[in-house]
Amino acid sequence: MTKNHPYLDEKVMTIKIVTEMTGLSERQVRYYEERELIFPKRNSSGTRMYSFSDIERLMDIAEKIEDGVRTRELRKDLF
Amino acid sequence: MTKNHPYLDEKVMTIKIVTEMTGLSERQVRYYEERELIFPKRNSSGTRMYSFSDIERLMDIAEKIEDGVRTRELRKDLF
DNA sequence: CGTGTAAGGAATTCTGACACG
DNA sequence: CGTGTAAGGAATTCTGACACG
Repeated sequence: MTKNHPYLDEKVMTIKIVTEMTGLSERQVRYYEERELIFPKRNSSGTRMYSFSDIERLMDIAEKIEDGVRTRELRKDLF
Repeated sequence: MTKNHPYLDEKVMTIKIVTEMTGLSERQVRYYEERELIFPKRNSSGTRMYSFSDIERLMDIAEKIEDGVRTRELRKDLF
């Protein structure tokens, strides 16, 4: 799954475009970060910046959550 | 030069990240659009959204301008 | 636990214009 | 011609909190 993709990991999107692309709410996106499931960067002003990888990961997370999986469990799977 | 690249043409970045990635000023980026050299999309609020392709094109434009080429000439080369 | 919302402040973006040349 | 800037408004993002459960 590790594609050799130049722009995939560049953190260039603000949360708004992320919610539009994933269909999730800002609240959900920030919460998944709080649960350490995604790791956006912060620009000089503190605004969260996301990559296309983050978008993909968010959609994956959302699907799992819908299936009843808890964030704690998803966090574990990172290791 | 037409790479088969999934995220290359997605208009997902605001002008701020564009200026950071290209080193250009907002004024320059907007002016090149006025001269019809780049074509960002607008989100529902009117904010300009750019793609990685736009970033590459902007750097190319900037280089030409520095070399003394006029925007009028660059515009012509699009056809 | 996961998500919605109101609250207030800080940072972003936009347009049209004046400036220099 | 190409770019800087001040001006004012509109939209964005952030945090911490209360709510439900």
